[in-house]
Amino acid sequence: MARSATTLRADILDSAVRLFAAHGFRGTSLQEIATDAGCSKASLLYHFTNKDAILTELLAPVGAQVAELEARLARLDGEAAARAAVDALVDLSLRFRLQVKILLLDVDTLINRPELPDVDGFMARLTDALSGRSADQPARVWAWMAMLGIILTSAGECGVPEGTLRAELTRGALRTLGLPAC
Amino acid sequence: MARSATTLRADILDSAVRLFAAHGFRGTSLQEIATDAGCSKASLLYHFTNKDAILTELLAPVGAQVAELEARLARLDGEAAARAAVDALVDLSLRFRLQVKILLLDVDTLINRPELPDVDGFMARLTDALSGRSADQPARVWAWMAMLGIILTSAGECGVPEGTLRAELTRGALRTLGLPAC
DNA sequence: CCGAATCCTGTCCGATCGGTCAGCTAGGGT
DNA sequence: ACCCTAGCTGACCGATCGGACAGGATTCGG
Repeated sequence: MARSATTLRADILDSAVRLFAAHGFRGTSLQEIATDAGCSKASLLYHFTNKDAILTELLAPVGAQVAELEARLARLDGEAAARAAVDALVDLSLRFRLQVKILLLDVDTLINRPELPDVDGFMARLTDALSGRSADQPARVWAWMAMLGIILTSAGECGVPEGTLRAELTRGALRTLGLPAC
Repeated sequence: MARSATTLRADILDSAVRLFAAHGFRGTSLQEIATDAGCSKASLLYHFTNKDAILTELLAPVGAQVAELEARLARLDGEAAARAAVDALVDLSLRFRLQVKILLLDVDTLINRPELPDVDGFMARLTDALSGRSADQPARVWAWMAMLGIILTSAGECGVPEGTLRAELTRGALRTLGLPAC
């Protein structure tokens, strides 16, 4: 056995999310993913039944994560909720990095499972900015604004109720960014 | 002759920008573009030497437009510049709609001309929000925030000097959005 | 009425796409 | 010693990819 079994699966998922981010779903071939992960295309298709299965596995955890975040926020209020929301958002975006892009998928596209609208290159660049790889401070602020806007907009589209999450995140984000509340 | 010649070219470009927006560059086939434009793939390749040529033609006008906007802003100052910047930005985004996405391309990607990072689906949804198709007012505000962030960030990456454009647009945008300056 | 130029298409090409399958290799249990 | 199973791969499949090319159809200047 070449690798510790579970490792290759993880490597494939890692390569896939990075390549999907760079070229989009339809724009990334199984061969590219396999090469990047250091295995053959056939080996990749041994671990995943088909290309869609890779995407499905990448999408799975994020929806639950957002719902959990929303539930936690519902039990807080005011200043504490705002700070908690921002902290949770930071945690969420760092933990899932590019996977957060899933939130941008149209719901019916997800259901009907055809090709995906591609927002991945954009998300990759946002992630770069957010992780501090770009030292440009104004760029980071703008990136944060965009990131928050994306998450809030998409949360609604994914069926997450708009009430608490959006209101608290808006206030909390503005404060974090050093902007006065409005 | 089936069509008035220049019309088919325009139709092809129109189909291409819409399909690139939906599926990305690599994710859109010449056949799909041709079918959408109502002609054969061979006819498409008569009007454009290859797939890259379509993209190149779509990219051409936007860079110049941004430069012109920057030059106009350089001759203004203070309040007038801020308002003019926002107006120009609105004009720019509406006139070029999805084509604005070009600004998001990495410069070296443009030069080396391989596959493109895909931001198009995201831009399409932003455009929807900005054009008022989504009646959700908070969503529109967030969309604007993201849009401004994108344009400002990408202008820098495309070689547009950061000075005037970013500073003025930031102030003007905040005012337009009803947020206090900071 | 006649070339000549323009517009358009059917057909073919090599490469690559997503996916299948038989079979190889390496450990672990008995 | 044995075989069984999990992990992995090369070879192959039909479909589709971007692109080339010869030639049919239409329009226009002479």
